[in-house]
Amino acid sequence: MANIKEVAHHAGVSVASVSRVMAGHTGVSEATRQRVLTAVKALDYRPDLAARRLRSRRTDTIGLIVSDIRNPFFTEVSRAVEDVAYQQQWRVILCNADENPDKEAAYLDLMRDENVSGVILSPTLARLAGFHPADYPFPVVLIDRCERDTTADAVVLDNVNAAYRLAVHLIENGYRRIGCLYGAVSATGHQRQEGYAAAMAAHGLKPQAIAVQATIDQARTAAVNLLQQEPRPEALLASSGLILLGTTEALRETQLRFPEDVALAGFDDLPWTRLVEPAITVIAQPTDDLGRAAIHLLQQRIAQPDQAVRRVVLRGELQVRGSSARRSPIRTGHLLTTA
Amino acid sequence: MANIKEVAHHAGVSVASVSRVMAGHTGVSEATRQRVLTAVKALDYRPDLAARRLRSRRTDTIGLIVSDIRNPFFTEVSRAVEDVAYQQQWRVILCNADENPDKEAAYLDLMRDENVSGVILSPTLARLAGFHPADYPFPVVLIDRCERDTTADAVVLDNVNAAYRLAVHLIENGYRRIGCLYGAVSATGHQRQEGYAAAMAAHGLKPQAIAVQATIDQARTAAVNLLQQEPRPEALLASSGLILLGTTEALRETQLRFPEDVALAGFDDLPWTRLVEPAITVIAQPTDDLGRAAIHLLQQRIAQPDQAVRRVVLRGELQVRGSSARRSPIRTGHLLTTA
DNA sequence: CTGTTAGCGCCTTCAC
DNA sequence: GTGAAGGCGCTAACAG
Repeated sequence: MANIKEVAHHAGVSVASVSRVMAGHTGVSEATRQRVLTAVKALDYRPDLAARRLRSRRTDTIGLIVSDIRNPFFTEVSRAVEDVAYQQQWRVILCNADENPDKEAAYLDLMRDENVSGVILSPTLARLAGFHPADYPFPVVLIDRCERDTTADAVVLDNVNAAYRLAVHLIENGYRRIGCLYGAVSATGHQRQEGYAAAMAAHGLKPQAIAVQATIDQARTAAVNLLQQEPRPEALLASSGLILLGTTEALRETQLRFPEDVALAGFDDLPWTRLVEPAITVIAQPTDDLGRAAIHLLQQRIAQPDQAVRRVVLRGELQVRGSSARRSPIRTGHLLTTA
Repeated sequence: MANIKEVAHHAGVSVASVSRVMAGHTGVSEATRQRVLTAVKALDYRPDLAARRLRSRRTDTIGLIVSDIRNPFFTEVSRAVEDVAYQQQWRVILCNADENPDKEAAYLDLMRDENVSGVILSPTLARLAGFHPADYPFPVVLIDRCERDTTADAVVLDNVNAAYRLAVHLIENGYRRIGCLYGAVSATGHQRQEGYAAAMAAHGLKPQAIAVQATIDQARTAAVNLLQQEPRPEALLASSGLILLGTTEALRETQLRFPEDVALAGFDDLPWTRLVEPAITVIAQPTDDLGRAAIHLLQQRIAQPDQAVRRVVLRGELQVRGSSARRSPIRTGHLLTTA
């Protein structure tokens, strides 16, 4: 591979001119520009990124650390981030913490080694043990999961409110004993449980919330347990797509039908929720907007490190479907009326 | 951040010694080693990767270009690749071609700029227009999709055979008019269609294969069309998880039940295939093994660039479920017998 | 507008 | 076993 020196030689100019042309700087005569471009083409020259990064001390690379890449929610977000980044000539290093705080910490270290310009992170834990964004030499934007008092830019769903609306929807459709399965460790899980509990309290109902690990299998096991209790819950609310999937598996396993035996509602509008019969009532999350907002926030923070901390809160959309149909379907015409 | 010079100064040794210790070279006295390590810890020194890469001309980075990150199949594979890579201190740059050949080409270029050690690629097209692995300065391992005559290392499913077995299963369960929806552009789609056609031919049946774009929406539309033809197919075979999902949506849309009205079978053993009722018969793909095999192949190729081209063929596993139950359920006891 | 030059931080001969 | 020095390819002053 040709280097900048050879290109300069070939074009009959100095390396500085080549560098300037490659960087798109102004203040280069059109004549030189053309000679350089011709030489670049002739030699198939591509600037060496390692050298450029060493010299400029910039990587134009961001780290994206998601807590679980197999969770379709994060897949969608990753895609959005990646899409925007590459369009702007940025690189993305994707890391999957697998809901493991140690892995997460290791990746944050790695990001420091890589000298990334910034990191988008969905923390595995609610309270990040010893993690302070300020400890790292790069800005961090949190996504999806974030305590209210975090001092970092963040893009999150209105978790409490969304869960509140979802619970109220079930209550208004005639359900009273509503159980909630929520992610035990993430801030998101806690906030959604909170919204659920608030809705129950507001209607004088006793909440029954079970903390589970956010995996399909753990959720299924917990749901089966819950469903075998007496009296059985009349409805279940799941705080994430994976938990909802596990809960639905539990209903199959226990041969219970929804909504006749137990109503069902949850988070994440994934394709499969419309495939089961009846389809499942969910809060749809704007994954695309979330990803876009995160990278924009990060880029602005990189450009202006000292601007005020910002927090973007996106609204989840309630999608009412058959799994939460009125308990006593007196007026079916109202089945699709949102609460 | 401290650099190697400061560490050397702090430890009272030369930069060469620090470099040697950091690289784990032998031929350094224990005394020097300890002094260096102490200084490293004291200054929280971390070698600058850009400098190291510039100097050593190695990046210890691989590119992973998947054709569609939203396809759970690729998500799983990515996770496996990433897992193995990071354990061995390699970096992974994940790129999502979004089934767009232009994006794929752009990413391959990018990989060259990044000077990656190698690339794992699932090509978007069956016949890579103008793509020759030899054109790139790094080795390429193909995954999932690959023509038989490709001159690159590859890890693929036994697509023809798997589709053959799936079709035979349907035939043996009494279905005759079996339609096939297969991915139009990928080698995988073609190969699976081929296996299906062979099975049909072997049983004296007329194949009816429809090429579709490998997205949920396109598959649904095509399936609805197919289902409205007269006579209606008795069974449908979908060549990928996304196509299977779209096909299932089509059955919902047209109010047809499976297997009573139309039997159903496809590829990819995703959680949702067990949630719908009845569950769907599929070929399960060993995604984890596929990812692991790919990165191992790549690492061996990097270590020995001139070894013979290798091709790992993995076997898909037929999971028989209710969606393809015998047409005339005479002996229900045989429902779970694989063909 | 253009060229010369001094490093960015590290690895790696080559002497000692 | 250790240190001195050159250079990987590029950018950014600075001088002209």
